[in-house]
Amino acid sequence: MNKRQTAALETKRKLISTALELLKESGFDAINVEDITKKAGVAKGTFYTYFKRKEDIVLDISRVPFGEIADEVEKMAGMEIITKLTHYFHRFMECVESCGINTCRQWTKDVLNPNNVPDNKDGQKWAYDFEMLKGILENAVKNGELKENTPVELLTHIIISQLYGMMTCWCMSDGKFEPLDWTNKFCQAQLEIIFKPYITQQ
Amino acid sequence: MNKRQTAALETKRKLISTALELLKESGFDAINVEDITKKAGVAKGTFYTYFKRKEDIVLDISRVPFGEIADEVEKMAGMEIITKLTHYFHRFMECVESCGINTCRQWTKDVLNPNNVPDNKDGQKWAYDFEMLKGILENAVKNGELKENTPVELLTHIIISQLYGMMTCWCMSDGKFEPLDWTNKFCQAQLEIIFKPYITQQ
Amino acid sequence: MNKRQTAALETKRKLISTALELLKESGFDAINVEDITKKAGVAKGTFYTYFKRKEDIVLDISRVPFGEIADEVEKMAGMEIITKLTHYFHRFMECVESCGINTCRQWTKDVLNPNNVPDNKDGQKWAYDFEMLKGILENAVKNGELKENTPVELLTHIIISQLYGMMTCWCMSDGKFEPLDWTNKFCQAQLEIIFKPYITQQ
Amino acid sequence: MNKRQTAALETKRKLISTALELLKESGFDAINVEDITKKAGVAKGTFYTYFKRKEDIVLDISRVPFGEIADEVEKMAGMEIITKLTHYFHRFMECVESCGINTCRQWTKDVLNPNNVPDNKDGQKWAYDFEMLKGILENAVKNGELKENTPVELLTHIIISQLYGMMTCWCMSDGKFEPLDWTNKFCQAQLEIIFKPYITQQ
DNA sequence: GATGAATGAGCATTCATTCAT
DNA sequence: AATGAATGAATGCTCATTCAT
Repeated sequence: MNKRQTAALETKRKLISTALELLKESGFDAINVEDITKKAGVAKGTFYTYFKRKEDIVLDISRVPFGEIADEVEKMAGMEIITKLTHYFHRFMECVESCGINTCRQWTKDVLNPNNVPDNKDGQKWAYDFEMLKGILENAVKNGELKENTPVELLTHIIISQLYGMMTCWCMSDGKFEPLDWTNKFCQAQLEIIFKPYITQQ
Repeated sequence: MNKRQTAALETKRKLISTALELLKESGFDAINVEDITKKAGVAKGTFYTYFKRKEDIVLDISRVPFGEIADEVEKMAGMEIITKLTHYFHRFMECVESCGINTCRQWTKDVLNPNNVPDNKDGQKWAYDFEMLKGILENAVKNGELKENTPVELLTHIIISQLYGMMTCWCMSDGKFEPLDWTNKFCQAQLEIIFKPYITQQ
Repeated sequence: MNKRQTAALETKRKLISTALELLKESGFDAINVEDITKKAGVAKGTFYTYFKRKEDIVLDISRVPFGEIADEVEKMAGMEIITKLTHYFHRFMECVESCGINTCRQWTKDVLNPNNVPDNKDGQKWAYDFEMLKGILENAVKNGELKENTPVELLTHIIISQLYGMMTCWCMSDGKFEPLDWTNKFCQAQLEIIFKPYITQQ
Repeated sequence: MNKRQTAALETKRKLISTALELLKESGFDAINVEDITKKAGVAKGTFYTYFKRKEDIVLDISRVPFGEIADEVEKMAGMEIITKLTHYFHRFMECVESCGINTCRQWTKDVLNPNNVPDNKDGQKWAYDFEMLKGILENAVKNGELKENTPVELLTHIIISQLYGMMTCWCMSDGKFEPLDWTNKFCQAQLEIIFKPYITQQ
């Protein structure tokens, strides 16, 4: 990577982090491209060197924190399933909170709305989160920690819904409902109850 | 109520039902006030006789179907708590689906975003749904169906999150995740597990 | 005048005084007909029973206070010309101030702008004020107080300009220039100088 | 200044001169931004590259002609005070007339109305004109042409009022009162009378 | 790669005025 | 005389996007 490429990458990073900062303060619709570029210290046109459309930056915003989770999941290999999930949920919600309520609102909306984003791949974020969680459960079955007859698909759907529901309650209660807090409560109170029927006695 | 008042009410109703129709077809941002009024057969300005801002019509759209649930809950007095909740969730999600995926997306967004809606009362829809469900559980405690030590608040939060999560998965998977279907599966598979510890042996 | 006529007159008066109140607070463009009628406690349509166009109310607003001056001028018959003018100017500017800076701004603008007011009679207010002052000076010539060769027309123009200029300075300085105060100073310092060449030695 | 910057400046100039042309024909409210841009041969949005709000162009319109006066005043250094003032008033009113009656109306109104123009600096035009005239008189005192005890502040206020009054009579008489003409008459007939008490016998 | 002037479609909202009741 | 629902023209302003430099 030569100097120019490094500078370009740095410009892109600067744009993404600036956009995230602004998104935390106000809604996506309330931000315009000029706000982002001005704060990032580049010209308006530069934005379009890196992003085809204004919305394209939103997925990139969440890619960084959520990318870290994937790495961590690998390292959790030896943990018990409940601990693993508790950790995953906790980290997931930390990322959600770090992205801010407005970014969260945006996920549900336009970014994933195929009417607005022509080349959207069927709700990328949803599919990504779903597969990640499903993988964790499937591994547990393979490892013999969960019974063969565990309804992986069903549990994945229910748990993903739960997580997304926490996010949505946060958005709809306008911040009153604190998702990380309630996620932890959910893990403590419910996770064992839900998984008990499927955990093998080792 | 005289003739003029009746006509006015009818105009408002027409606007709401027309807006719902259009909202089912496309996103809220893709609809403009003129679309609504033209289809409703009134002048553009008439919209503003009934709604202060464009967004104001969204909450009114859902008020009718959700209003019906409240009535039904009363009639479910004699049912067992699991049956009652199953019925409530089923009806809730029917209403959600009947409002369409775009209306659902809008709930998470501007309507409840206080930056956009100055006189928004702390996420009306969330508070309304929360209280409705909490009331059902509290009644069950009073009736002796659920134990005194049932963590009503916790369960209400968890279940509301679950419902909202179904909605959100629907939006984020762009319709692939069918919320009514998965709600029913959730009720069948999980409700008993979740409530078992708190149901009294009568 | 029967009861109905009295009530109608009262309604009109109420509208005028309410409009004046509102005009003192904000500019004419910032007020709408509904503001006036709502505050006056009548329906929007009622406004149009008394005024053909929104602007029509502005001239009526000033008609009452300025009407009083005309009456007073008659009573000043015996005074010396300088005293008379000083009194007239003082009263004139009192009326101007009582109408408020925004009403004053409006006089210069739309009300007298024939593009906006089709049946405007060539600047009614200007003509009215001009004739009033000219009459005072002509009388003084008739009475022998001012010489026959007094350039009545010229002096009238100059003095009217002075008065209107005080108004305009008020508007353009956004209230910093106090017209009544400066009018008084003008009378004390300049009136005698201006009229000295034309006053007869009696 | 490179080519692009030159082109940009030219665009701004074109907008200002076009706006002035249109303002001479009709009132400010009767003109819309599209009228200006269409006639200037640029896109609607380009207007907003140079002016934040529609009204902002009005002050710029008068900046050019009045700017010239400032330069001329310097060159009048050697003249007698009466000649100097006569010249100044003449040029002032020429500028006023060249800006047109509608621009003149607008000065009294929105441009200087702080309700409409948030960053208005206390009636810029008034302050600017006032300081210019005061400077002329102060210089005359310094030069010994006017006595030390000349009430500079008072005379400045009175004369500025007179000039503004001429403008206002023009507006309120809807063009019947010709300001340049009457300004000249005022200078011939009154200026000597007003200043006589303060001019030193050299 | 970076710039920033130019574009122009797009739209919510206002509000004076009308008129059937 | 009073009402107030309905009207619909009118427009300032935004802003994503382009492209010549």
